[in-house]
Amino acid sequence: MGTNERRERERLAMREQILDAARELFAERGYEAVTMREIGKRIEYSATALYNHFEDKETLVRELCRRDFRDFAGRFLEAVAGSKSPIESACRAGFVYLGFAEQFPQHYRLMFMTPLPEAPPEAGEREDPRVNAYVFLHQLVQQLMAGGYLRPELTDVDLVSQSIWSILHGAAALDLILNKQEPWLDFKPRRERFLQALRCVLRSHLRDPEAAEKELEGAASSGMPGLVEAEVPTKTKAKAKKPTAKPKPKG
Amino acid sequence: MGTNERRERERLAMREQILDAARELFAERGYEAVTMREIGKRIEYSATALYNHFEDKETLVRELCRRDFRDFAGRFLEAVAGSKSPIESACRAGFVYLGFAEQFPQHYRLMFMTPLPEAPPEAGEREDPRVNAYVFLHQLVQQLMAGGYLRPELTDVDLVSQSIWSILHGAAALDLILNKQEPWLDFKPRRERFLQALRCVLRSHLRDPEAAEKELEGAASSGMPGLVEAEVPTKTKAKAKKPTAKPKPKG
DNA sequence: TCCGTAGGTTAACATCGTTAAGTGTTGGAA
DNA sequence: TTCCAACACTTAACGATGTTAACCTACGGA
Repeated sequence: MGTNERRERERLAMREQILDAARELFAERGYEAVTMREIGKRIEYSATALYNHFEDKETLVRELCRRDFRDFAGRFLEAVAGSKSPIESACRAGFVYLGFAEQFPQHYRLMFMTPLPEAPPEAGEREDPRVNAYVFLHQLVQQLMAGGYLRPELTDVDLVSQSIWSILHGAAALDLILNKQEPWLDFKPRRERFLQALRCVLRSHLRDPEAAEKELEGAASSGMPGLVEAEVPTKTKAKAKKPTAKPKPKG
Repeated sequence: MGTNERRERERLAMREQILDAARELFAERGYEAVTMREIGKRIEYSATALYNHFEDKETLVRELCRRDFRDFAGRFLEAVAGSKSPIESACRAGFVYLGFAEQFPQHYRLMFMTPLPEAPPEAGEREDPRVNAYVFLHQLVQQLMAGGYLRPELTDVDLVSQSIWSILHGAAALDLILNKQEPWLDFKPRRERFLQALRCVLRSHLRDPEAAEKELEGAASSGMPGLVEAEVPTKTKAKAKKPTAKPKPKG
């Protein structure tokens, strides 16, 4: 009979519940501040029940990051679908990157600013742009280079990719470093700084930055696409509100 | 008699000892991983003795950051002394920033990547470039703007300062995010990426980037000034090796 | 009918930051 | 000289943390 299958399904569902609860809590207060007991309480289990599904707290957050990296990568492909030039793709991708950091700052912090061991994508997935956002960026840079859009002395695809990434990350991270208004510093509005960061990317890498910047300004004035959704990113959207009934939680 | 003065001196020395021990330990393993008991043990005191000198762990690390921010700011003024143009100053300052991040990565992490509450400089010091590195940067940007070196549409000193800072921070931080060699990613050597980041700063902000880049390449090929010292930054250099004899540690 | 296993529980451990209470030294007043 | 209050430290202890051990219990298969 299908009992084994059902059990496996329940096990998977439990994993999802744990991950979703952890994601919400981490997004609220950050990795260190959230306790295993809290995660358990949120889904009405004891803290130790989590250890049936994850080796320890670090493994749990690693798995969480792995999934959110996938989700992150997926956003880019979605965003550039139907764009008319690599330049337009680049602008859209930039908005997606910074928009993600703006919408989910704690997640961005968890994924890109926490000293955790990186959760590198698994073997088969390493070269799939739907899974690894760096691969997406790498391919985009390749397109730009092949199309002759880049400055002629820029010949190293990885160096350019990493240069672009670091500019975007800098803009995103500065926001999290200086989140609260410091009185001694006239901290410019986020959108203004983000736009400036994108201008820097274009200006410092493109052969003809002026044209691209026009495109950027146009996209920006129409509201910065890529900044749409409002809740914590989650892969398991279906059973959102009511957690699935647990199998006899208390004997 | 001078007993009060002596006591005050001893108290100050104890504070320095604690801060130095904490700095070394934080630099080795990061803020969260270091315990108060370890800091105490390192200077042969009990953990609770630290609470006579600092309210709690967070206050301790805040004071540490406050001092290291001062030290950090001081490096810039030192580096640009005697430079012949604002452009040269900018290049040197860029090397100092990235050099600091390269030499003291854990300190950079502590100062710029840890969610701690910022330790903003004290009232009287906020506008002194010897104390606040942002003020130094701000003044440098002002010089560049006044000298007509910046692109004409760049009129907001703070926006430009923050744009430059975020590019440098991005380069420095990417290094700490991806410290270990990821097999799925051809991570370019640090120097190469740092140089590229500085090129981006120049290209995207200067009216005549070509000339400045020549200056940059020259400075870079002569070994990137600003990357000289080798140990953890510390303000109390005198009594380095032997800790001052403690007043009767055990009765 | 019985048993092993899967998946949960509570109790307990070591360690963390931190507080309370106790101890010994010391400079100055009586 | 004697006493006391302040100081700088100690040990003991508290509550909270991540994690492990021991136990429980439902249930599918022999």
